[in-house]
Amino acid sequence: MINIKNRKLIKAIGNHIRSLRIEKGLSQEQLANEADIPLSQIGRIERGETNPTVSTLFVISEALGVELKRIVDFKVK
Amino acid sequence: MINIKNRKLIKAIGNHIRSLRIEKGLSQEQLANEADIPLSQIGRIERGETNPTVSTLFVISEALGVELKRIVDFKVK
DNA sequence: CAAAAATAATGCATATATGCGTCTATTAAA
DNA sequence: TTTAATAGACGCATATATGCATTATTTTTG
Repeated sequence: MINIKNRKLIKAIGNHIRSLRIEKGLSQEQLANEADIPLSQIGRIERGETNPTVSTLFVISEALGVELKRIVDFKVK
Repeated sequence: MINIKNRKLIKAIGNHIRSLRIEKGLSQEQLANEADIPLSQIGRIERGETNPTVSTLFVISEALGVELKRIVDFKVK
């Protein structure tokens, strides 16, 4: 979480999740309900403020209807 | 971490990381050094005892020379 | 077999992800 | 502008991932 590379990583994941959510036409609240995690957690993840655990990413991926690997499918520079 | 599905997820990730590590001919200690994380953490992850953060998976993926998405590329039943 | 290497297991401290609630800010709709 | 919906931003408590050290166990190797 402290180094630049990982910050970029979690920022990228957050942005990616946000895109996917909007693409699916879901509000943060709807996604939070579907994934059964707090709304505030969705927000923190999308903003790249937290370094999510794989199980959190997994329930989000399920709620978004995409495979987990899609959530982390991008290049980190 | 508490429910069955997520236990299966982290078990699967652990097994997958172990396979990739052995495939690359690395010991846990070598992987730990490459990824710059404690040996004990590698062990816990491979055994599925901990729900790793995405940044931890990322440094492991780098150390293994595979893309992050490959680490989570499997079906969870 | 014995010795060495690798892995597992454990204890403990610390950092932080999560969960929950509340409030504010922003945006969109009317 | 007012209202409603959405997102952002907090504070705080708790659970747990991580980091580090050490010992035990298992596996490999000679």
